[in-house]
Amino acid sequence: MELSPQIEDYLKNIYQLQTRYGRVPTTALAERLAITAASVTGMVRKLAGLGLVDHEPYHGVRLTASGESLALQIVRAHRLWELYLVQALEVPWDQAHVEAEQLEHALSQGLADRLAEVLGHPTADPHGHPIPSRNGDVARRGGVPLDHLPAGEAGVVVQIRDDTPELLRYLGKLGIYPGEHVAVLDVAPFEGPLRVQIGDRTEVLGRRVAGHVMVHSEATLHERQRV
Amino acid sequence: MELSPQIEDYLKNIYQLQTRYGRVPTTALAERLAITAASVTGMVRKLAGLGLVDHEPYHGVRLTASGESLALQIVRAHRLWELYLVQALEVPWDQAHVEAEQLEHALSQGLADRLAEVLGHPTADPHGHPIPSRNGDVARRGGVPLDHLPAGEAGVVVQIRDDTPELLRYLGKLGIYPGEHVAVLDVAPFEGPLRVQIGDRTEVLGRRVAGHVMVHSEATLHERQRV
DNA sequence: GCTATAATTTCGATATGCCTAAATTCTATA
DNA sequence: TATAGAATTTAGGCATATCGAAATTATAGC
Ligand SMILES: [Mn+2]
Ligand SMILES: [Mn+2]
Ligand SMILES: [Mn+2]
Ligand SMILES: [Mn+2]
Repeated sequence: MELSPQIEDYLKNIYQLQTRYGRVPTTALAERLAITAASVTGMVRKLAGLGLVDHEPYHGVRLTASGESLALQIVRAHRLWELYLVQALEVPWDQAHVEAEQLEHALSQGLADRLAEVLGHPTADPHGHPIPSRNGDVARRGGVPLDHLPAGEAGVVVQIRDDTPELLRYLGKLGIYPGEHVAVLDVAPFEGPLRVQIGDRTEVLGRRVAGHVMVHSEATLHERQRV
Repeated sequence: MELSPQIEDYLKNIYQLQTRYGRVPTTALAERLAITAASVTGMVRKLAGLGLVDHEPYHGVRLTASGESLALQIVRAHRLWELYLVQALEVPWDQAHVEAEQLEHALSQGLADRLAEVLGHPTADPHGHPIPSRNGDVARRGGVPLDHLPAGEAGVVVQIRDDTPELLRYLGKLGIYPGEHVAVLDVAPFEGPLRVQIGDRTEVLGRRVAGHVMVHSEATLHERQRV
């Protein structure tokens, strides 16, 4: 099935919204794609006709099995490109996303497999997001926002939202990457900034910034017990 | 100026036809793009409106200065991708063209420069076609079809048409690449096949095949004097 | 020069994707 | 449970890029 770049973007974004929120409302999709809700309704009806989504009028969409499997191929293409750009072409990690946004629509199956091969069949992109396998398996990488960690708790960065280049550049300067250890030393009162230990340095992070950094808390089990 | 992939393809193909034949007739373009002449007329009028081509109704088009400079960027993107795919990703040289046909529309200026850089600012793609520089300089590489060489004459392969994968695969097996030395041992009568020396081997090439291989004859000067 | 044929353009349609404005449906709160 | 406001869809349009069929223009051979 040969899909237009537009349809590919719809599928990819429905996928990303539904894994977080279940059924995807028209307006959520519209906002994400920066088009009007009316346009989304039209396209979504078409996608339903193609059997790629299940559209319950007035109650949002969700991908069908075949829609999801196509969506995963786009996500795979996007993240393979991001990693390839960063690793092989030394593109700064904050620029990878925009470039991949175009390249994802120009990657054949064969070339995707080739990229995966030279990258050693990676499972995560430069921002820590999981790369689906060729047959559509995705690792759930989870994590909680860094600003949800109480003072005194430590963790490992697992993923970082990649849609704000300036923020990524800033985090890069601070040495905050997926895989790095961080510890929250203390949190200023009234939703204030966090003092964070990164390697041997101490940095102060604003709430906004910390919210973009997802970590695996080393105390996750204790947390769960308390709840 | 942000151009649609379609417009990019028009510009690229006008460029390639006009360097060989001057003003490009509507039908020539139509055949090359595999669309109808009526469609070409419409698009060409639009391109003229954008100041990218000069359209003399009933007498074909040619690129304006700005149209040509844009066309050269697409050609550059295409050929950089081809070379990169073959050299860095070890894609077979007969598959590079189709992949590049898509990727050429998804290459930012910055990434093009990066590709050029890691490739060492190359001047030719895997098939021997010149890669325009960032500011649009192109080397003329010329050459004559191998089947135009008289028996006894030798030459160096300069370029090979890249639009027929099977033919490229065949030539690859014979060891015929840009840069290789070939010598025409003899030519069978009545437009017959050529016996050709390649390295230490002798091969028999049909006319069709030989016509796709452009060579720099080592006797070009003598040829010119005779004419 | 005239005319048949080929090349090219014009005309009327179609498909895709998008928009604005108006109508409909849903839902939360009173 | 009625209803105001929000979410969503419907209706009518527009731009792009394509097509087939008909009309026009160019040109080569007489
Ligand atoms: Mn991304
Ligand atoms: Mn990413
Ligand atoms: Mn090519
Ligand atoms: Mn080539």
